Amino acid sequence: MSKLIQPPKGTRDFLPEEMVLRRKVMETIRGCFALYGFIEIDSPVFEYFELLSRKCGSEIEKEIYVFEDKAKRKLGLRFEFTSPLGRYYATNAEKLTKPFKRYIIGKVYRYENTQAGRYREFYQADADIIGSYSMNAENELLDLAVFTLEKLGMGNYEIVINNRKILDGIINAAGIGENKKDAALRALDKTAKIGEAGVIKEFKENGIGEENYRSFMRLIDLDAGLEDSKKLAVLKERISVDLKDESIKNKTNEGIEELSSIIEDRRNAKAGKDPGFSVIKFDPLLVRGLGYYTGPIFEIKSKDVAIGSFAAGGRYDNLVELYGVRPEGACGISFGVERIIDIITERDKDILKSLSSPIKLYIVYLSENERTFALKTANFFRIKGINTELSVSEVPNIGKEIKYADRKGIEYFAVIGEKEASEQKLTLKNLKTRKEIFLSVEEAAELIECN
RNA sequence: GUGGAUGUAGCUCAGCUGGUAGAGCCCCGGAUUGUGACUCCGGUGGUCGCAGGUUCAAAACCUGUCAUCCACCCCA
Repeated sequence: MSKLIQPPKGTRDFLPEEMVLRRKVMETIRGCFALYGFIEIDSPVFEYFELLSRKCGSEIEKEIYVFEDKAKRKLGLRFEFTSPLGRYYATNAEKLTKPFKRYIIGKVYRYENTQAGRYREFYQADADIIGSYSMNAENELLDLAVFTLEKLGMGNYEIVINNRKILDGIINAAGIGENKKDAALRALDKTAKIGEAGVIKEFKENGIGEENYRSFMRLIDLDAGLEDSKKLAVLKERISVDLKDESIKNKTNEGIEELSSIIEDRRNAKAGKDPGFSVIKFDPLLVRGLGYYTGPIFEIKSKDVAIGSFAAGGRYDNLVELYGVRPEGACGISFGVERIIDIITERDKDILKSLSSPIKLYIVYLSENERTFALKTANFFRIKGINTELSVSEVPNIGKEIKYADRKGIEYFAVIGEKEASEQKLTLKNLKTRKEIFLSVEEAAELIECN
């Protein structure tokens, strides 16, 4: 394909049949957000670069699309919704009712190399709560996630949780200094990928000793057979022995309490047939973006399709004060719409074909003599709320029109010829069953509506 | 930003040690002027990703570049 007619790297065109699924997924998410009492907002696709880059690491900063406007303002495309949310909240705090529960679905941009499930322009759907320090907020988000994923038919997935406070405590107990913390966490996060030797190597490259790694691992070496709540209890005991600094110890215990409370809540939710409990898992090696998280963090991954996590989030209690307003507890969850769509498509390769067209009826009339009746008929269906396409062919050819309608996935096909017009009726054909009947316009509407 | 693989028709792909491009599917027209399939007949469609270079001659060889995929990095 020539360069000019190819969409820019990492961006894509969507065909009409793909849009049906995309719309369905986004509407499902939107509906679930609303069911949980979140309200929709919108904010600009671009913000001042300085605002976007404020709390993200240098790695992320490289991924921001930057540009200058004609007045030389330095702007950037949003790469996620959290810092724009902080800005939005600070700007409008006086007008918002708190706790502020909002959602936003929109495109975000990241300048990074493309891969399967990784694009430069993609949709994210975020739900956040600002104004609560309680774990009830986390629980609401996780409940929302479980509910939404069921609705979407995501198959098997796993919610992995951890807590930044716990990580900080263990890092400290393992003798890793504050200045080496980020490097250590980044390496530890990769354990599953690069293995023990790999992590130790990375530790050394960053001037952290193997013994630090060993003591970190000793602290989180928990019997895999234990329930998460028991694991946390064991961890708490070890921390109380190994941590000398009282304030860090308290912080860490706080983190442990928080996770225990979340797990407990999920267990209780299970009574209401919530599958979330069985899929939630404490993982002391989960790290996530080092930017602004301050408490519980979580990540949701498919167990059916290897594509990285498709949703993630956590608590970021010190976000809004960055923008000069009174501190508020806050946490949020973000769904990767494209990844969700990729997983759905991967699990059911025929899904695009099985989704029906938003257009329900196709009308063809055979000559100008029938045009008036055809127009009236189309209008009748449209008033009834039935999406109707009226043929615009110059020379009507039923065979061709049927093929056209069928290819577009339209289920009903109405023919208006001399006979139909004179009797003010329709020949209505169901393109799936291939059966056709002669009936009145009202009867046809009823038939289509109850289908 | 780093490393690897790939790039030929709308799609899936063939194309030998260099000799100037093919198949299947799709699409269009007809057999069939009020009915989708099948069949048959006919037809459209390619600056071989792009730009240079080597050569009498390049889809093929060399260099660069762009894109896709994979692995890093990082992440939805």
